Amino acid sequence: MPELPEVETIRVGLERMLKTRTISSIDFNWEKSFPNNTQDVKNHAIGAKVTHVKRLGKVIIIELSTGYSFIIHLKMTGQLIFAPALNSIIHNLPSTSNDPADRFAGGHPNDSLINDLPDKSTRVIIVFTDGSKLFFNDQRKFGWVRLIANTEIFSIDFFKKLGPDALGSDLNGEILFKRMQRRKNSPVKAVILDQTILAGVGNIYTDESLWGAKINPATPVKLLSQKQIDKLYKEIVFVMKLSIEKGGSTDKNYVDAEGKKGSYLKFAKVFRREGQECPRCGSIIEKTRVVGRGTHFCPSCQKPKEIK
DNA sequence: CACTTGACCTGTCCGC
DNA sequence: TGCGGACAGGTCAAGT
Repeated sequence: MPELPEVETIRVGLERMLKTRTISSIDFNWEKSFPNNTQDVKNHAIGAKVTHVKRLGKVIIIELSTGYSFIIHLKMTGQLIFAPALNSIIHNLPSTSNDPADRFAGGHPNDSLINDLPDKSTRVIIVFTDGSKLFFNDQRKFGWVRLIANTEIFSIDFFKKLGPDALGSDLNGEILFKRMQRRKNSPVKAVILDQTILAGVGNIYTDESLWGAKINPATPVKLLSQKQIDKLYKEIVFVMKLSIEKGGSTDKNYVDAEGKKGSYLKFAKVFRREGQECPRCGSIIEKTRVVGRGTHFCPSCQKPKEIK
């Protein structure tokens, strides 16, 4: 569920909350959620300061002063929630410092959520020296956190094969068209979801951008022109930026680093709107399955293209 | 290599 | 009310 806009929203929050904090300990209770051993943690994370928080596609990268980084993939249900030190909540005092956590003085916007942490879906807890904590929650255990040397990040298969970021300045319609030709027989939806072609777009924004470009999700790539891909690329950028503005999409699980939900789905044109009218032409939006995914489209303005 | 399917998981919802 | 099954969808491994 977290796609590029959700991950970017989390990244911005973490950058503000974590920068310059120092790690004092790490707890985890599910091996696959954090495969590193205690020696790695002791040598490369404990005592380290957070220097930057970056993003590549759907992955969060928390860089440390030791030259190592936490690489975090939220997959379907992962959450990264920052909980300020207890005393910044209890002391109901006006803020005098520059610590962003102090804006929670007098009550965090989502106290109830934060106060309930850790809960049964908490997999990893990163504790900072001031008592604040970062919780990695993941109901379905698909996501993971790994501690890895910056010099080795691109030796991981996932990053080696990752395509250009959907919002990266190194991408344009022409490059996207060329990359997509590698899978010319596949439905366009499958190819947009393929992170090795283009990084960051998931199910929600694929449906939304295909609607914007008036392309049927099942259309084989080989039937699409450069002009259509130019339009599709523009739509991808448009829906991603709009969603970042709205704080992302909250279906069930997603919250940002401060526990807040996103509102993009209120603005969605087709996603989860089967049975409703298409905002462009008034036809009834349908839901089908394409490459095993729930797929929403307007049968009238996204007509299937005939193979001639 | 291109492409498809099943596995990884848990919570929720639907029909009986 | 309980119970089985389908579904949610990001990625990898294994299949054709």
